[in-house]
Amino acid sequence: MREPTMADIAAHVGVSRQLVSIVLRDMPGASTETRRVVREAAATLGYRPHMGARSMRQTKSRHLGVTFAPAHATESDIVEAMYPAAAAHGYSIVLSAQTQTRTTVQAVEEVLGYRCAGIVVIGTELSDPEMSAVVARAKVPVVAVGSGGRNDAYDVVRSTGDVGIGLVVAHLIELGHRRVAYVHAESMPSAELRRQGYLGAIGGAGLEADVVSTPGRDYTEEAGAGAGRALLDRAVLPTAVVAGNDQQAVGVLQVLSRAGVGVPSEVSITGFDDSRFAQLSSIDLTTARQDPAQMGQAAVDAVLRRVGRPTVPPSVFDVEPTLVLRTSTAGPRQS
Amino acid sequence: MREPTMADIAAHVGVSRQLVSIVLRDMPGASTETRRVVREAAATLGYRPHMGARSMRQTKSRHLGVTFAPAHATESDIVEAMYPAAAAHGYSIVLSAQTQTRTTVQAVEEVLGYRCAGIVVIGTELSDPEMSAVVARAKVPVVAVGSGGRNDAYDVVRSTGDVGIGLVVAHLIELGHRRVAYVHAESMPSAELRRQGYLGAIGGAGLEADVVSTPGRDYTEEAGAGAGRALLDRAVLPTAVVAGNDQQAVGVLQVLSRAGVGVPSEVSITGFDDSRFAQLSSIDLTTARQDPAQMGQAAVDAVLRRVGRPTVPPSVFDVEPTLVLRTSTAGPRQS
DNA sequence: TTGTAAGCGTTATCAA
DNA sequence: TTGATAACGCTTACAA
Repeated sequence: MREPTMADIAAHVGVSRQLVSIVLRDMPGASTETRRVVREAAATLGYRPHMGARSMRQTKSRHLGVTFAPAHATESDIVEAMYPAAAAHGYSIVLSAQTQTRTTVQAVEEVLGYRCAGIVVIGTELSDPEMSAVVARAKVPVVAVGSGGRNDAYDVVRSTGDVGIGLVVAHLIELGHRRVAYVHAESMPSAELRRQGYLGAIGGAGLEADVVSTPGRDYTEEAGAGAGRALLDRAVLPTAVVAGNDQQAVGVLQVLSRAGVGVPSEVSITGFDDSRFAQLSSIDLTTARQDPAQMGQAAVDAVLRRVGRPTVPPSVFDVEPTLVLRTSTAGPRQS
Repeated sequence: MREPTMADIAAHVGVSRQLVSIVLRDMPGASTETRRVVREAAATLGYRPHMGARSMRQTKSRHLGVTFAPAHATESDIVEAMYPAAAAHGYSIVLSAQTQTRTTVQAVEEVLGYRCAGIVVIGTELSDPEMSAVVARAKVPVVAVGSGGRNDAYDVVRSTGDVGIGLVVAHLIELGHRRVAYVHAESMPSAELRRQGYLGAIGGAGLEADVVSTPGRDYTEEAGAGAGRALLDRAVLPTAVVAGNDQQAVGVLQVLSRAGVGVPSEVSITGFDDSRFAQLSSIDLTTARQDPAQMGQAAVDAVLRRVGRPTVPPSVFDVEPTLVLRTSTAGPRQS
């Protein structure tokens, strides 16, 4: 029992294959009656277009390749937002996961195998030169979502991490904090911009910077917990801790809470992302919100802007985070 | 600047296209020297196989279609586990997301368009007749992961929700609880089995069942919060609440905590899944753990067992949850 | 409005 | 070990 083809429909109806193709793609060149009959036959035979054959013959692809890490909830949210955004322009999406055993490069190579018109790489761990190397092989426009700076190889859609962290730090300073530490995830490309936002805001207020690095780890609770333990080893705690993302913040929060340090009574803690963790009322984290829907839409817009236009240079699209005030921050302890 | 094809490599090296194909697929029939030269040319030209052309010509597909909901973290974890499992058998994975604007049926149709050898549908909202209808159109083996019962249309890989909830209820009864409520998500197919596990365990202990339904909602914190409010409206609270999953449990937990009800001092709460929420030390939920890696592996095994063997009947593969004891449960309040 | 012919990049079959 | 030829299902250009 073979899958039915256009030829089967044509034979069934008594017209040529090409006419079936015209009808099924809604192209001009077939009578209303023919359309009706062909469509009916397609339905009764259970016809389904063969993507392989289609992509082979079509001059311009109508597919967008998207790579993402399923383990990262934020990236899944961005993916979800991209579906309607792409569909609005008549594009469909080919997904490829980057996992513990699959690098960004492998994921990109896979979608390239489907001859996508453009590629969106979400939250990669790749450095700029590595990304540029990937792009050179791609021959189609590439958009990096999450991190990166202006360059002439690929578009970047990012939230302005510096602005977001700046908002958070300004909020803490306004509350009266003077000793504000920052938890820095060295291995994450997007962390650098956030760190700069911290340094700028702290320096602008004439305060002393205090960066706690978590080398070799990344945006995880474990990294935050490590930073929390490092802070507890000190003679005196800062009055506020700015984490690079929500998960780190949760890790810091848990370590400090378990050690009997009151949050926010003794130490205020902030995150970045406004992930599901931050929204839990038992955590209720003050944070800088990134809107995944906005990022997804921006990514689709960015890649389609350059599809089929090799002369258009890549650009940077900034999405501004917004400050979300919750109960993990308060004025500094009186001591 | 066209993408290079096998013909380009053949011309570059001075051999036939077919030989290039043989070399690139590691098939017998080419000399060592030819292989070396062809591979080298492929690398320098930046050759990448054309999936469309390949899938059109190949008699047997080497692709597995997988549909999942990115919004559901557990499903993403299962997807992640499937990559290495599939790769071990030489299969690669074609992903398709079910989102708020994209049904399971659409997602399945899409992967079918890529002529996959088999399909894995993770955590669908489809009923059994709906799934059977999908399978009838598919013509390749289909595996449903998460819910479903024995049937002759598709395989089912599920965690034994009844066993898992049974473990949880038995634990509560052993702690001394006598009034144990259950939060039931009517709209989720997998919830029914869990409910039966509750009813069985409660009935077996000679206790009275107390099912709180959350009609029209599903496995969300909001559903749990609604159930929590319903409980608070009562004259007397149960001493333990068994939620259908972790997210519901978190919702119940938050509503009760905010109302000043101590957990676990006054009410014990349990979940199902052992998701990231359950593992947060501020939530620290007693729950029944489903191992996503095990589910993913089982799904791949199940679908490959029937690929190319139309006579093998579908089956049910049970993955047993395990009880994870944390601090959201304790003996009942003395009153 | 409809049909004809060609070809996309690959694999499969068979002959050299 | 290698090469010629056909075919997969579809789209495109053009002729009827």
